Amino acid sequence: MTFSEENYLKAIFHLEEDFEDGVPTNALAEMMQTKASSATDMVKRLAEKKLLHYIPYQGVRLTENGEIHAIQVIRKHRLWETFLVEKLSFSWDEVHEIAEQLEHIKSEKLTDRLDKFLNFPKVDPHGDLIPNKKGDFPVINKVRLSECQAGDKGTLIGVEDSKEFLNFLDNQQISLHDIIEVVGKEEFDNSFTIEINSKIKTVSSKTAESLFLLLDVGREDNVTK
Amino acid sequence: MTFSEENYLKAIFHLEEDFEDGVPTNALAEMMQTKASSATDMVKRLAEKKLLHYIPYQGVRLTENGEIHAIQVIRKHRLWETFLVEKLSFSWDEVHEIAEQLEHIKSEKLTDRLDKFLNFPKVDPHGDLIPNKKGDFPVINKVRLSECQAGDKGTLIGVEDSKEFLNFLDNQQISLHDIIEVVGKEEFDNSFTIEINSKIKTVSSKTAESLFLLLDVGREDNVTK
DNA sequence: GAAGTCATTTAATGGCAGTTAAATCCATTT
DNA sequence: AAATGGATTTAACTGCCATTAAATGACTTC
Repeated sequence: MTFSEENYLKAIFHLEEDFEDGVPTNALAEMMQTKASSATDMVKRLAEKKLLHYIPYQGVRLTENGEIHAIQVIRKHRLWETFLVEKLSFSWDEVHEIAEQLEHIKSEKLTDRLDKFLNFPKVDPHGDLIPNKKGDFPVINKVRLSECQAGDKGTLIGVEDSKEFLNFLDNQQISLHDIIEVVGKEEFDNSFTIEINSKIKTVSSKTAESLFLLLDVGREDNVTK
Repeated sequence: MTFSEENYLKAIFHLEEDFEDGVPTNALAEMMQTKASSATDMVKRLAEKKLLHYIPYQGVRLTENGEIHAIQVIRKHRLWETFLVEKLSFSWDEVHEIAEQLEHIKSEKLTDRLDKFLNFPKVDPHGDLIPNKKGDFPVINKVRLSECQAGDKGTLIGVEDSKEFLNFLDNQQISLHDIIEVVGKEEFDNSFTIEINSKIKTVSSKTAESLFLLLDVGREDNVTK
């Protein structure tokens, strides 16, 4: 499996969320930053390898096998991102590009060892779910701060990505894994008052929408497809 | 720079030790596990990119620039090997193949961060020297145990690679970074008596030739090309 | 110095992944 | 039912990296 093939599988996997009855060539080409003709070509190759179903003019759909491959690439991507942030002190906005390369390293043992080294994380630094070895995505209580009620308490597990926002968080001394308790919500402007690191802070509605919390209550350790 | 180009540069760098006045196409092809014609082709491409000097029928020689690239690939390879052994508990014989992939990841920042994370190691798990960011190889007192005298004391920094030998070391409870003091040498069969982990052991001449020590005495912290 | 041998290069070809340009399909409009 | 327009596919070509087969160069040997 080439890098390019893996990248197409990953793209199709993500696009299937939006295109439930077949991912169109054009959408695929756009996501891959290439031309529709290139996408058609690749899709034919992947179809021959039984990694996806392809009916001309009707888009593509991953096969069971294709999905397994796609999920494993996503797993590796998210584990490496976690590694880069947690162990090598990268900031959240720097890791994507590097993880795009690392996700193609072929060694199941490496992936598993990395997973263990990181203590089997369930979410990456962007708050995206990390599938386990079997390909199951964890079920966790992940919500945007903006959706919380007064009294809710949780851990900051992810943020919306943008250099400006990350900079802002840095200035505000808000970091990944900080424990946040919702003190109150201001109905007037949807701003939130939170307690974080034993300090009381107020964050705007826009900020609240960009922070992902893992809620403490009702936590389940189940996983599902 | 493609993976393949980087691999050729690395191979040429290593071969220049043996072929000081030009690396022959055939030697290069053999190291790359490919055909001479493929090597010629690649060599032409690399010559066009000014990474090496190529005179038909007279072999190749890296340019300054080519050498810099080759050394950086070697640096990454050895840092990743160190990471795999020290952090992910891989054994010495498993890491080469994975490092062959990781060495091509493009991010200077990643390499530097990894270096720091590993505490700027000077040797990899095989005892090979790790060049620094500038491309200088460290100067250290690295010797085979077989070349030591009674009274010498040092740290086990590398071993000759083979599954059998690594297995043997495991059984003998000899590990990387163990401190070894030479108690005596038996002239009869060139076996060595050593103190390791507060225990006295005798190792055969063959074993002594396969263990690399970093001697404690006369250590220099200089680096050189 | 001609012949032979080995190393090396050139030429032709194939797979992968992209491009542009032309052709084709599908759905809608008239 | 024909025409139009957008999405999609096909065709022809390029670069990278390998292959095999043929040609050529360099050196030894007689």
